[in-house]
Amino acid sequence: MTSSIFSDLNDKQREAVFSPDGPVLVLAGAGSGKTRVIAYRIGYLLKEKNVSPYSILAVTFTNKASTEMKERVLKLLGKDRMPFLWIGTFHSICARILREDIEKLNLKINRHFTIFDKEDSKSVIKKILKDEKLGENSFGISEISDYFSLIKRGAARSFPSNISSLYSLYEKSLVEQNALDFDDLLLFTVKLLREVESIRVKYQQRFQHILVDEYQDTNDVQEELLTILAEKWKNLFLVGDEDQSIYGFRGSKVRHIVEFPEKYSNAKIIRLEKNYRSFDTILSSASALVSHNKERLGKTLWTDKKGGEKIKFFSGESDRDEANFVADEVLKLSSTYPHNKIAILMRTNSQSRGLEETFLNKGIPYQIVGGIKFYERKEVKDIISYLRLAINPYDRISLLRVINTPPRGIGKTTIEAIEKVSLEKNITLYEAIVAGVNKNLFSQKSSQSLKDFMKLIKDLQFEVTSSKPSEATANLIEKIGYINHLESQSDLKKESRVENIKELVSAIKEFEVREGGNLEMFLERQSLSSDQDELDEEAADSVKVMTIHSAKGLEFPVVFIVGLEDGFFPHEKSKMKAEEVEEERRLLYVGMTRAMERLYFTNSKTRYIYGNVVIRDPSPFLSEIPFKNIEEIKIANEKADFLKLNYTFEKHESNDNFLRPGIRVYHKNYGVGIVLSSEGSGESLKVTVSFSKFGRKKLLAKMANLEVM
DNA sequence: TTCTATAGCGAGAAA
DNA sequence: CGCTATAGAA
Repeated sequence: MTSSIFSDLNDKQREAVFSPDGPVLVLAGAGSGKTRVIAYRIGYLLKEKNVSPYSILAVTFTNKASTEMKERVLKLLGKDRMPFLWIGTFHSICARILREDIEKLNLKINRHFTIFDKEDSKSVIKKILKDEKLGENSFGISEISDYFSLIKRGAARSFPSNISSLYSLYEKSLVEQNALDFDDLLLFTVKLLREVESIRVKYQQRFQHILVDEYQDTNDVQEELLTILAEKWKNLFLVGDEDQSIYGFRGSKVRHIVEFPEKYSNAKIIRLEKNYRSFDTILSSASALVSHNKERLGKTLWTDKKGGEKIKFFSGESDRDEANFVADEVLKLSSTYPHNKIAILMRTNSQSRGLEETFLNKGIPYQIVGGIKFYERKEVKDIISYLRLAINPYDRISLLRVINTPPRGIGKTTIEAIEKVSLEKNITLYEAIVAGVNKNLFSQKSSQSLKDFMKLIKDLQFEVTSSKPSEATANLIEKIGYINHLESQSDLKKESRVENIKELVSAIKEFEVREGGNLEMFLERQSLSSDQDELDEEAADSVKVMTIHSAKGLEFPVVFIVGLEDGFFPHEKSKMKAEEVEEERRLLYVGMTRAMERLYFTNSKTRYIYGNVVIRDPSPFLSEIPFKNIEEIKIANEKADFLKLNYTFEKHESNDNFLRPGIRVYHKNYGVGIVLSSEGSGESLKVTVSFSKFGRKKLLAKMANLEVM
């Protein structure tokens, strides 16, 4: 019935790929070939069902995944029919729709809108707090920003009324700046489709087939978008795995998967349970772990790859000890596994610092993936802000960022004067600058600087349309003397900052050569780029260091999961809610299932946190993994006993009675507290202290330098 | 206006 | 411990 290109699929995969029209839900376990299933489904639709590429929409989770998907389909089909196929992330698809039609919403936002990232959004909020003189607000800026995101996702239960008044100011500010934040991209697209019939009909007609990867990480707004788009044809092909849902904090809901069959009564459901990635030891350990979750549909993954090595577990005395073990093990492995086959996965970005130091010391090349992204670096963002400004002159955040960077004599006083004029006359900052200069509202010196700055931006605006973006950017950097500016700083990182600036110009150049894109397209790509887009797979032979979130969808022959401690797995901030603990468990599951051949677990008994040594207990999740699958690694005369460590935890009466319960003590960072209990003795004496300002802490007496008061 | 020193605060994950 | 906001000097 079908051509041979589909012959390398298993029965279940074929069933999915060849499904008749209508809603299809593919419950695809880790490593079960789901990306391939989507690619082949597209191939099948195009080749066997003669569906036009113009009628297909495929949604992936990252840009990297969409590039890979395009390549796979390309291999199946050849080049000529590709240009019409829409493949992208939710955000990039929405941006594309909005760039075409947002003006139909009559919101005073035009198609040249800027996409604000989290940092930009926070700058807007900071500005509002300052203008409204709400500096003493009891909420942090991040907290407010998160509230706003909740509101936009329709998920804010209740929030303080003083915040709700800020929200409308925030919204107003974005509109005035012709800017959208990440949530707006989704929200405005839904709004556009809902409210403007002609556009809704246009896309509903067009997208006869919609395919979605990583469906378990879809939030309510994305779900609604899919519902609207698929309304006419109802050909939704969704692929997901509830056990890998790890973006609850971004609003994703496992519920969407569970409720899909109720929503579409004729939905076809297919399970892909054969895992092609990992050895059985790894797979069954991961399955055992996740089986402790209540909120799941349940799957039974299996593999042909029987056996395999046990998971190696190392427990260090300190975080440095842990990092040394990882580094030494990487070196030992290097005869069998090149560095780029190895990934170090962490719960939080801050854990990378210690690893970096150790790798640097031992001369192990590494690449940090994610964390502070290339485009989020201060110096890169400075230049990006100039470029944004050239495209969208209403973008105040960018204007304020660059108006005196590098310093050109436009200080705080002048900027405040400009803002005052802008506010009073209800005009843009530019108009305010012009008006102020004309009316001699600023000092002679400031006036001249402002005139020069205005000319600089005008020239740039012209240049980005008349010459190549990379050339315009290089010219700009030259003109403002940005390299000199960086080099004149007493900054330890100045060399890498200069490098980053050069890399930015190269990135723009590459974009214009490879994709023929203009500056506006580059900026959009840039603002929607994801962690994984920075992953440099083959180029450098380097160990990849990243969070588990960033590792989603990837696989590596060797995986180290570090910091398996209570407080990281589950994270301190998730411990209180059962559903969040389940998500933490899924997170570890995702981490484990990235491993193909070898898996390492490491943790440490003590760790520096804010520069203080803190005692750490092993992750409770460790005890949910079959003991027979774990091999404990001891080094030299270490006597860390896995069983004792995880299941009993010995308690001793204290013989160091100067720190006995009830004693008042002083700690240099935590202040005054009262000793509640102690365990161990001598070198390993640990005391639990209740600090009046910081709550209960367990400290290693040797390191804590407690003073008895 | 700009530069520098330091106090004070803080890091959960990310398009 | 590391970053950043801010105060104070130049």
